[in-house]
Amino acid sequence: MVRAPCCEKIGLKKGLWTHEEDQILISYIQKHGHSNWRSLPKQAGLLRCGKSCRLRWINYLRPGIKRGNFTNEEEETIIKLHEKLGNRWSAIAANLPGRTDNEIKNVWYTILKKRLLKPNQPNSNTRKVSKPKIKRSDSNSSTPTQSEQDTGLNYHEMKGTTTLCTYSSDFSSVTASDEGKNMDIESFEIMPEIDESFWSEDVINSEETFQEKCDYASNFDDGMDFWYDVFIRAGESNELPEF
DNA sequence: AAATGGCGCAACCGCCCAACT
DNA sequence: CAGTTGGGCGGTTGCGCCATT
Repeated sequence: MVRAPCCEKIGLKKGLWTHEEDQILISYIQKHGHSNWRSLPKQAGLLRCGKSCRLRWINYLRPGIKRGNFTNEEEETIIKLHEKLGNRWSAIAANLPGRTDNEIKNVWYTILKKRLLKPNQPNSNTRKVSKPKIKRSDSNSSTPTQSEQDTGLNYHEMKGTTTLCTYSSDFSSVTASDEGKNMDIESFEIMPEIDESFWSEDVINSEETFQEKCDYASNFDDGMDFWYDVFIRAGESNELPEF
């Protein structure tokens, strides 16, 4: 059985999203929600694959998305969760409010993995300060950090509309499916409907539970031993690079 | 000042799984 | 119950920016 392609590819636009496309997608989801990603682009008048729309929304346009550099705490959290969860980025993202799996994945592959391979590097901000990139082909920045501000897009206005139910669905789908696979991760429960207040609560709770779960990490100094151990655990100690 | 190589990040691809028919 | 569809996830790629030479 050959699976049909997720969308009709002929004539669909690929590549970076323009500011206009972002606006179309945002306004459509504001009005109609995203009950069906596949039909959404057609109904919204976008020449995009439904998956592409979903990705754009989830990773960049959705309310509550945090942009900018990861804090040291966030990076530590990623490392620790990666120890437990492996490459299950969505599950990791569920413990980092406002961060997306894609972003976390990028950070892991670029910054943290590098750091783990060079454990004697200072912990903080080995990464160069990321300036908000001015977008490539078109002057319309497609990154929310810029475009939102440029357009005066106010996510608080979107909050509370019936269409914006994505927090709970996005995260609960992850956590629900993870249940049973990782019984030791008690904070990964199916979340009820989540509103804006979720984030502050979740930060608090996740920090608390996370501290409990990861006590052992605090036993390490910031030096070689900790990173060595992290790397060993993350790599299941099968393959070791030369230090 | 120009060339170029590396890096970071946005987006695509393909697979898996749950829901639906 | 089997087939189909759509959503979600992880892996990978492509491209622009930036630092270095």
